[in-house]
This record gives sequence, C-alpha cells and structure tokens, in this order.
Amino acid sequence: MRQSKLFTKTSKTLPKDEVSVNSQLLLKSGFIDKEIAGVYSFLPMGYRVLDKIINIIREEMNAIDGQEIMLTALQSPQTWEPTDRWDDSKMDVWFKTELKNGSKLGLAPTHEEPLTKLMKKFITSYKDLPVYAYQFQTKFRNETRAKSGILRTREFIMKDLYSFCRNQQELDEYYEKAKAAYVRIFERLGLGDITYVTYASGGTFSKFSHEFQTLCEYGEDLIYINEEKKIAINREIFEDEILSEFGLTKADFVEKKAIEVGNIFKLGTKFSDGLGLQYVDENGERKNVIMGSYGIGPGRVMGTIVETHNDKNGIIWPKEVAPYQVHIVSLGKDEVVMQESEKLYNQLNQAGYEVLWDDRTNLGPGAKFADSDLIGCPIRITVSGKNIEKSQYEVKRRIGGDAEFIPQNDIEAFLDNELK
RNA sequence: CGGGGCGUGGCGCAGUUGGUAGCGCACCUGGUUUGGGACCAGGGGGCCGCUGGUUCGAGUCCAGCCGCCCCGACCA
Repeated sequence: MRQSKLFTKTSKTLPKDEVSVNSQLLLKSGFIDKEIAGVYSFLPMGYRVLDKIINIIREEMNAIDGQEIMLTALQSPQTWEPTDRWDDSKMDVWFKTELKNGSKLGLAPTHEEPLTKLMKKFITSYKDLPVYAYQFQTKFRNETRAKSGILRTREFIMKDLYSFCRNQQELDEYYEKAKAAYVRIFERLGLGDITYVTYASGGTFSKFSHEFQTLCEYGEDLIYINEEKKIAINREIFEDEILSEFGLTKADFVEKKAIEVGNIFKLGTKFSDGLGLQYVDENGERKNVIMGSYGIGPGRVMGTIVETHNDKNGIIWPKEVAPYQVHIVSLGKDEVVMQESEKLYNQLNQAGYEVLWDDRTNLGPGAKFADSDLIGCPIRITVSGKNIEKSQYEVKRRIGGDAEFIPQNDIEAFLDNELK
C-alpha cells in the first residue's frame, strides 16, 4: 500500500478526555473512528488488523471441526420467549425495534436461541451429532455505560461457536479441545505470555466455566493467579472452599487486573430443553442435545493488544496481526530515492510480504518516523540517499534496539528470518 | 442509573464586565527546506450542540433537552 493513497491520516492531537490507551492510539493513528459512544468504525489499517485476528481465530475453529455460518442480527420475540430471554428484566441489554406493521424485533445480543432453533431443522438422530457451528457476527448490547475505547462497546463482532453433543462425555472432550484451541489462538495473537485460563463460575451444568484473561492494568476484571501451578481464579469464585480443591489457599495467589478476551461455557440442556432440541438415540429414546458455547471478541482482542503492546511513540503490533509486516520509509523526494524505494516495494510485494510504503514527498523525516512508530509495523526499512550509495538498507525493529544495516541483496533473507 | 467534567472551522483549543468569533494543526497557492512532527508569504473554511427565554444586542446570562469523557453500580 502506498501511504500517499491511504485516505486516513494520523493526527497530532486528541480530545483531552479520551483516556484509554487503546482509543488514544487507534484514533490518533486513524485505525478506527468513533460514531457514537461505544460504536466504532474500523478504517483501512484497523480493519486489516481486525481481519487478521479474525482469520487466526477462524483457522483454529476450523481445526476443531467448526462449520462457519452467519446468523441474523434481527430477531423475533418468538425465538426468545421459550427461554424467557425476550423479557428486558432477564436480558437487560436488548435493543428493540419494530416492523412497519407493528411486529416486535430485537437486535441479537447473543445467539444461543436462534442457533438452537435452527438446529431443530437438521438434528433428529444421534447420527446427526455432534455438530459444531460458529460465526463472526455483529452483536448489539445496550450497555448502560460503554467505556474504555473498543474494550466495551455496544456494537461488536463476536466469534461465537456452539457445540451440540449427544452426552456429557462428548461435550467434556470437545470442551477440552476448544480450550486448547483458545490457548493456541492467544499464543498466535501475541498474547500467550500474559493470558491465563481462568476458572469462573459454571452455572447449573458444570462446576466451572473458563475465561481467558489477559493481564493488563487497565482491565476491569480482577483475577488471582498462582504462577507455580499456572492457575488463575476469577474474583467471583475466589473462596477458600474452592481453592482447597486445588490444594491451595488464598495466600498462594496474587491479585491482578485483567481483560476478559474469551469465555467458554458448558450450557448443558438449558437451551435445548427450553427450545425442544432433541434427538433419538440408538435405543429409540428421545434426549436433549447437550450444548456448549465458546466466545471471543476480536475487537476487544485488538484493543487488548494495543493496551499491552505500546510505548510512548505508539503501537507495537505483534507480527501476526500487524496491518503490514514491513514499513518502507523513503526520506526526501530525490528521484533516485523514490526509484530505489519503488524497486524494493515491488520486490517485497512479489516475495509475499505485506508492505506499507511511505512514499509521501511533502513530509520531513521527523514526521515520517513519528508516523511509522505510531502505526507500529514490526519492521521499518529506511531508504535514503546515503544508504543507497552503500547499497544497503537501514532496518529497525519497532520493538526496539538499534538500527541495522543490511546489504541490499540480503534483505529478503533478513525478513524471512524476522517474520516467518 | 447515581456523581463529576466537557460541547466554539475537519482536529486540538482560547474567547475578559454581554458589543464585528480568534489561535495552533490540517487544507489551498507560490517559494525555500529534508535523518526524529521544517520555514516564509498569501488564501479558503463557522446554524459557537439543540430549543426556548432575558436584552437594543447572547459564544458569553437563565431554563429545558441532546451528546461526549471519566468514576461508581451493572456486565449470560
């Protein structure tokens, strides 16, 4: 991408009341735009990051036999009344509206009911199970208070996978596979070191659910971690009685703030019972399907990455999710510099790298370096007259350290080593 | 939903006792400049959040409403 063609611009200033690091950096760099409180648009660079996060999640969901679908955001009360979740006192985040003819509609805050209802059309026998379906879909939640940039919003994309199993054992096995998939996802997203599988309350059908909590001072959750056993416990179940099951006491844990980036939950028969999703087993008996749900919010993940990967100059994207892997910065407007830059740009594109080229000729070096740091691509290559004379490229990692000078012929080998 | 702060060109802000609405950034034109947010000269751009009130006259005073941020409560 030629930066001169990018319609977004970086900004030097921000509203003084915009406090969260993720909103500051993402707004300043032109990755996102705020429409209203808790409602954000993703602009070209931000959407590239979001898309990369989504694709990593998609690959891991496919790897555990997830079948991707796309359910509807518009929902009818009939779908939700059987489980009593159309009632605003039971589900208090509904956005509700109506058709011209007066029929009530709601914007889906989650999708257990519609998918369970859908599955009634396809699941009748034990031979139809298990089934795992997931989607990346916009959820609408009328939060009383949106806050923290893109960490708590009223409209957001969620990956939600739902499992449909014959029995508890099948669910338990799949649940463990999903948990392992989630661990891989957060590793690939660059959050592995600071993300903890956290025990949380489980509801009617299992003792625990699991949250994926990323350590962050700006997080709104409190968790308790034991590094030795790699165990983390959510605040709501941090009690002596529960800790004793792990052979631990409160003194063995350290309190940390964290952001909940994922959540997996055994639903049991709560929804299949409510909506009548049953199958006939080998003996001809009708049984409720056993369900589970598995959620991640890609937008919140993006905000969490920014909160945990930045310095005073801007964002430091992990290589897996950076909008571009390489940022070529051309200094000056010499014909030679521009020609050499374009040659490198074409070469790296052909080699399969994602390249942002700052080809703008109306800015000084300071402005370009500041923009480059703010945008936060992993590798910056500076092309200037003095480097061209020496047939070398000047390469700097966004994560830090001094610039290195790489002979022009070795640049692809260098990048292979850094990025592959 | 309770408390606090704030709404003025695209963005960030100033605006005194009520009296022609300003500055910086960005933008346009011309010129100089180019290794960490350059400079000079000229130029364009405003329902001052909305509605009503007081007044000869309101960005400024009063009332109501709307919106934004933060803290708290809430967050299958």
